[in-house]
Amino acid sequence: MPARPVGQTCRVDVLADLDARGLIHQTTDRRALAQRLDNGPITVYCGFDPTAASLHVGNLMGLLTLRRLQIGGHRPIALAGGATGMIGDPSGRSAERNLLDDDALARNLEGIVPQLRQFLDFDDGPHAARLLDNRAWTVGVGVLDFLREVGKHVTVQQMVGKESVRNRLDDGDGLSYTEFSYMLLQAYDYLWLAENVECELQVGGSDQWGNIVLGIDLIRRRLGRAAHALTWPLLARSDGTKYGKTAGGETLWLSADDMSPYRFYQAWIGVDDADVGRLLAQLTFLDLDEASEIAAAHEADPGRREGQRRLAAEITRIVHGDAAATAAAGASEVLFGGAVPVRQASAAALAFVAAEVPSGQLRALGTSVVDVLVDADLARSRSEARRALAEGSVYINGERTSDPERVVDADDMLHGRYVLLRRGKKRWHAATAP
RNA sequence: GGGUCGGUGCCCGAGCGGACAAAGGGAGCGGGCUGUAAACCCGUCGGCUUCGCCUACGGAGGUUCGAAUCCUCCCCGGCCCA
Repeated sequence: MPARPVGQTCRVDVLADLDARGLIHQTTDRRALAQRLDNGPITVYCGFDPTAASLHVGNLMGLLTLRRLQIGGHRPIALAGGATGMIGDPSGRSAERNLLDDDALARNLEGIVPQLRQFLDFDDGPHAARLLDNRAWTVGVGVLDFLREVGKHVTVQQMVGKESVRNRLDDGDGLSYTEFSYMLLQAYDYLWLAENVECELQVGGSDQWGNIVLGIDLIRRRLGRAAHALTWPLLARSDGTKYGKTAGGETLWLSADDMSPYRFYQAWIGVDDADVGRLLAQLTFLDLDEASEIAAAHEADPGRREGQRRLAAEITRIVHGDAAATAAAGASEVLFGGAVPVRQASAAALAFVAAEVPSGQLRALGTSVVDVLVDADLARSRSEARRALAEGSVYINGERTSDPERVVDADDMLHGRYVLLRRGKKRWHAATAP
């Protein structure tokens, strides 16, 4: 759900905007690129390999960048890597990937394609986005033709020089010939797109630079044309660790099936103060002025967490839509706002919360807390549940409970229907009456 | 292929016949402080029918009242030689 009305475009200096948002890591000749962008609509692509059944925040950067370019009057192509996904990109990886089998690949593609559609405007018009799958122009190509038409134009020198390959070789992990060839396929994609749909710009994360540039070289040799590259810095925390994961190392999936909007929202609520300003600029469609205003206000009084709230609201809205974002924020308010004790929450508020938070059905009234905690996935074993109780980290309907003999029964069911369990500061579970 | 050193709980790493579910650190999980933060302090960190029992120290056997610790064979990794 694009934050801006679909179809709307405006002529702004996209490049300057991207730069100001901290979204440019490297570009090919900046002046030439700026000039080309200024000259009129350009076709730009970004690739997404179906490595999983859902995209994650790492991919969001690409989608948002394409969208920003589209808003800026250009034509985006979201490229699903039906072919490249069969090979596996060694970039940024220390170990060889496992090949995906056909079924997994098909499933992943099925999951990803609708997500790719969601962020761009595909309606007719001069700036309409396109969704392509590189399998379309790759399956039919024979090895011999490929070697003659692509391989011949790339030297091993060039390939071995790439950082992604270097890293693998130096680490001693090595890499297979298959993964080594990945960059050729990506270069071929760019060539194909340049030749057949006049694509002139490829964007990607900074780890894609080498692959993109190889494509540019190939295009120059085969077509005698110039092509451009633009990369953004990989999403990282202020402490340098990779983003795209929660503090616990959980991947931030874009699909609601893999990560509920509530959890997604919560992940952004937990962002470091130091990262708020940058993320507002990089991951939302807020005007830069507004983003920096929010960031400044946040810095003045970080305790209010206004920055995190706004960031979470915006990103959740972009990914899951208005309704889901509002619901996630609302549920968070009930659980963490502290305005109303859980026990006194209205039936409506509880129903609302229960819909957002992980939930399940109580196996029976009179079940011991220990079992309830395990069933609710708030403890991995009964031992852990007992420990949690002893540590004083378990709350039933907001009241700390430490008695392992305690049972959950009818008296605990708020409005006759729910019991709200909490483990630690922020793990909640709503259990419904059996 | 020969030699040698080693494989310990989520990770690193002590232990080298009983006092060992196994030191110490890290991660994780909690509690306190706080802002659903950072830092810091504290606790916890195999499982269970939890004052006790079961399963665990690469695998399989064996010695012993008793083994992570000793022996045999096997598997895997580092280094050296070929």
